[in-house]
Amino acid sequence: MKILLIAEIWANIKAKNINQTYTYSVPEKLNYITAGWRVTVPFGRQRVDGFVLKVYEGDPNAFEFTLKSIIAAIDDEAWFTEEMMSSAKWLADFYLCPLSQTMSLFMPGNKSRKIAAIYENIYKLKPEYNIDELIEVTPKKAKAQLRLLNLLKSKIELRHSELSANKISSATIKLFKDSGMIEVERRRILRDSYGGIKPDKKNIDLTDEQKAAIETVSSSIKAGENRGFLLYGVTGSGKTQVYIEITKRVRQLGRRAVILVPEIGLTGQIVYEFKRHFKDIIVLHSRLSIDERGDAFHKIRNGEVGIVIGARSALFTPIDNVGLFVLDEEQDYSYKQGEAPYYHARVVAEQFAKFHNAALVLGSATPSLDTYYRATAGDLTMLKLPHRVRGNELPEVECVDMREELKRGNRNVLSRSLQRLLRNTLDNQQQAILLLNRRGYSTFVMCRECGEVIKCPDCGLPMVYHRDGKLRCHHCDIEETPPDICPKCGSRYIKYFGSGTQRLEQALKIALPNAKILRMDRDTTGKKFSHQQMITKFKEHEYDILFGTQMVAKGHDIDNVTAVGILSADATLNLPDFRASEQCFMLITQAAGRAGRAELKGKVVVQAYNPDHEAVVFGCQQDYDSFCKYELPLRKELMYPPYSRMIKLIFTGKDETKVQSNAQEIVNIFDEEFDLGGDSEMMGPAPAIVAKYKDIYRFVVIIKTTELDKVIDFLRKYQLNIRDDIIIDIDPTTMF
DNA sequence: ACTAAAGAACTC
DNA sequence: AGTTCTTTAGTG
Repeated sequence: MKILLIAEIWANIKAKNINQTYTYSVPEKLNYITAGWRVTVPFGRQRVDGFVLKVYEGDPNAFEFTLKSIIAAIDDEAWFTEEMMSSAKWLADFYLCPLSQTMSLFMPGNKSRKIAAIYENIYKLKPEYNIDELIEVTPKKAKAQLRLLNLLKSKIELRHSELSANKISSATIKLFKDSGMIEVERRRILRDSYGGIKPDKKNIDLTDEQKAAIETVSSSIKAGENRGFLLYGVTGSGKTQVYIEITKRVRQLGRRAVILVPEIGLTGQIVYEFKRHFKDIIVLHSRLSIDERGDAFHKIRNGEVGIVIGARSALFTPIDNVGLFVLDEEQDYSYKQGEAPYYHARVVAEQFAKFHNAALVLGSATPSLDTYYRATAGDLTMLKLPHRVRGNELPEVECVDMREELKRGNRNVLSRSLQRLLRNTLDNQQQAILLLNRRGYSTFVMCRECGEVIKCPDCGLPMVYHRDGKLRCHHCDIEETPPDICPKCGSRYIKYFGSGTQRLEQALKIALPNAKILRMDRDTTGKKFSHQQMITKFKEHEYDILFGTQMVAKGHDIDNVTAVGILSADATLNLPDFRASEQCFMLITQAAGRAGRAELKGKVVVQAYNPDHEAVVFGCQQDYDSFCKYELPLRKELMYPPYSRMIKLIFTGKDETKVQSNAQEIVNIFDEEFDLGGDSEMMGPAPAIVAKYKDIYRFVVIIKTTELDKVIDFLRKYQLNIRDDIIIDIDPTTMF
């Protein structure tokens, strides 16, 4: 019997049906590898990269198959720490996806590739030489040598990149090196694209409310508790200062912090603020190259980093001993990953906080109903900052009934109120932001006269307009032809809502011919940094009006913006989604938060077709608590989150009837198994909103449950997690 | 009876 | 994922 090193390896392949490790022998030249190393292995007829999960001593001949040997190691050290691997394991179990997929979250780029490190030579005078003596004995005409010696006198280490600035050639260096006077060290350089900002601010004036919040969280961390907090603070109440102060306390305790922001490009401000207070901070964002990201990982792994700040991917680094996780703007949907694994950063952060025994701080002016409910239920500790730091008032909000506008003969997309507001704003040399709610825009049919939306005769949910000209209900699979006249009032002004950006641009040009207007949406911000450039230009008042979709509503502070307009603020209400009201409310309150940030008082015009809807009314009043009081009972009655967890299954395939019957089959089995209690419910199958895409049909099944673990077990029991024709989305953000 | 195409199985 | 083995559909 021959005892050799044997490794259990997970092949880094996306396929769902590989859910096991494969056993390889470790060649003598790789006897140093341990769990966590990335390696290349032969796999079938191909070469793939894989992750070493375990190394142990054993007899390679004791297997019923002949072991293949690991080909090579990818990095110079283990890529994954124990913590990264156990976290990835949890993620794969919870989100029902292959381990390779969740381990890849912890890598820059999801193919294993050695990070291209940059090195630089560092020159040092050997200790046995005396610098002053050397200068004495060096001839006066050896100018370059003297320059070099003087440099070495003032600084002990000389970096290669400093040579040219001091007019020292490599020949001079070589001379010193060859004579044995200096020693050369090759040192890795770690890139840091945010390195320009230096810490400059030490103290912040804090309000009593801020102090209380800081005290509560930091004493919890000090006590070694794993507690969650909701920092519920109105716009401008100084949440960032609270994060910074708590982070300082965490660092004083020798622990680290992970700060998450929704989209780094849109929230540069908070990064900047943190940079001004901390030195050992690393910023991770999507614009970093893979190698830059690799350098960041290297720094974190070496313990050089105390604070990681970034978008949701910043959760997946080698950081250890974390005492604090912060999610700023926790309600933001960009925390949800739009592709597999469909994780939600809030859910993951909460779990990671458990692993680290750390505090979790969720910050928002308008928390998600989920978080708010949990805070009122005592699951999270509520910390309130109800006052603005600078004491300025919230903006005045006017709601315009667009049905009335039409009755009075105004068919323009801009109401007269909004036109008036824009004109006044421009006259006062101030600026405006216009938000066009395109989401769900062209998917429903509405009467412009009375606001009636065509609904399903069976279930009453709004019918969805498809490209083939038919209306379909996504819950009952009923199909209809859109009517020519409104079924309620008989009006002919029945409209398919089309893309409105260009129409808005046109209307603006006519209404305000002298205004300089800037359009911003996904189409115009494709280029690198173009979004930031647009904001900068607008900030410098090169434009009067900034208009576009969703993204203009996200937190940039521009003091000169005093007017905000929201066009068809309630379009989302017509989506067949339980979160429709919440989205409408959030849109209004957040957009309103953009107006009047400094001394100037802001004004907001909200255009709506359902101005009496609670989401619109409370949104205009910026009354979050009343909105929750209205919305939560509705959720409870229908067993929607936060009173349940939701799972979305998307069945896909080329054969429409087969896809549907596959889905139906699962629904039937589910109904049988969960027959006993009313704690879990399955809805569907219904055609997805994009029911057919590239010849692939898609059907959606929605599960609501109060026993998430049981449902996850069910999905695993029937092996839905390893089927290639099913997408599993836990805690989805939309229902279609 | 043959061939191309779609589907299933397999990778240490 | 990518390769190979197996089954099925299509053809005159």
